[in-house]
Amino acid sequence: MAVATTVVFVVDDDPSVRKSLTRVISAAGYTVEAFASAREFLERAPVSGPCCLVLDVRMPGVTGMDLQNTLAHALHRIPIVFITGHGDVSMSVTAMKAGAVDFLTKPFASKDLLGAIQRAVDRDTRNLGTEARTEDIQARARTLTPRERQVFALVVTGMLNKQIASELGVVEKTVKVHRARVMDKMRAGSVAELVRLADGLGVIVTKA
Amino acid sequence: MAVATTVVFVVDDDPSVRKSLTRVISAAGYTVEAFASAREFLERAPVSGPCCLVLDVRMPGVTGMDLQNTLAHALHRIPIVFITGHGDVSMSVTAMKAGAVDFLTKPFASKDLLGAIQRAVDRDTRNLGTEARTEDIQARARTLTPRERQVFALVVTGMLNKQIASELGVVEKTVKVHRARVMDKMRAGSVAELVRLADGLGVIVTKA
DNA sequence: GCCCGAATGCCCCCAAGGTCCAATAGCGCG
DNA sequence: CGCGCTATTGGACCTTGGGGGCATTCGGGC
Repeated sequence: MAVATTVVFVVDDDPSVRKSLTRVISAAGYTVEAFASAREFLERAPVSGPCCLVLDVRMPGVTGMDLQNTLAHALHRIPIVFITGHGDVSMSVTAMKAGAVDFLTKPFASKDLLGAIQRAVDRDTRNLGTEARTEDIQARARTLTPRERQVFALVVTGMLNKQIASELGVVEKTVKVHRARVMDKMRAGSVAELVRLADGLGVIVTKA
Repeated sequence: MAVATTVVFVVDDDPSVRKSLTRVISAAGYTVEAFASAREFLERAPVSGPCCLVLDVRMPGVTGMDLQNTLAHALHRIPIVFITGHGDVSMSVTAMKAGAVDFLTKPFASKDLLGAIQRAVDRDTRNLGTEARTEDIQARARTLTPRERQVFALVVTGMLNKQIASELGVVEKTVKVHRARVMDKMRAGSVAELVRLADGLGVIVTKA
């Protein structure tokens, strides 16, 4: 199931737990990187591929919940699977509301953990996909000149060239020139595609 | 804060709890309807406006979790705020994964409950909005003839009339006719709007 | 002074949309 | 069975809109 480049991070202060988690998760085909504290995890260089985080709630110093907050604040949206020995309800609810994928209390079955990890990885894969697409679109948009950007915005509104022209106080021909550049730079073959790019969808329908 | 037409449903088998919840929630400006069982709640006619459900987890017969499943299965996506006396972690996690807005354990502060209700109602309001828009678009789409639907699908792809024509095995003129009818029936003033309708967005940009 | 973004004019082509008209096929109703 | 309605198709013709090419001008910035 798991892809070779998929990394599962494990953060737990108990060495024996780290060891057993590493064994189970590795056996499922994931690459595992284990850390004894949130600090060690944060000092690690970021990964490129899909990944997820298996995190112990209760740890000395920075707790798992603290780490979740830190990551959320830093806009790192790595999916988190919490594990804990003595979880209480309000803690689990807070974690889930903050976007955790799952919250397991020990003892838990390996298959529950692996199921949660699979869901977390799937989520991250999807996120990476949409992120990459959005980033690509934004990159193209950045190559637009200010004027082209204005024309772009008005074109995806459905306005006619002449309307855009009067809106910008220029002649229709000028709009056409900018418009052509926009279509070129955004690599859109039609207004339909341009609209989808503008809406950040990137749903490029493959046509026969 | 709360709008007059906003209804908060309460389902709890304990009469005294129903009474006290009703009092607190009413005081916050919501209309409250309380039920002693899931069955009674389900027998009630559906509401039109924004609403949410405050639900006791543990009840004789159909439990709160059962009701959540039933509603999810029936595609009723009314936001749920769970309350419980003796909640356990796995129960709360299951409820949250299934989309619950919050999961409160007694005793809880009124402001926590009201905060959760507010978030639930906000969510429902948003859902209703997008639902109404989607429903509106679908209603228009239903008035399209089979052929018009085909042309519609190809137009939002960005294809030219002649390409659509050869795709459908007809002449360009025919496509133009269908296309004009599609624009008319879907009430789209431009291809850009049509694409947005097709993508189910309904983000009709108001232009100056 | 050179390069670039912006603006513009002219010419031409093709695409989109509308008008008027007409034909064919299927379906329900009296 | 014929009538009417709708869906689908098609032709001729005309107007408007989108887009490419080519040339020119102007103002900044390096």
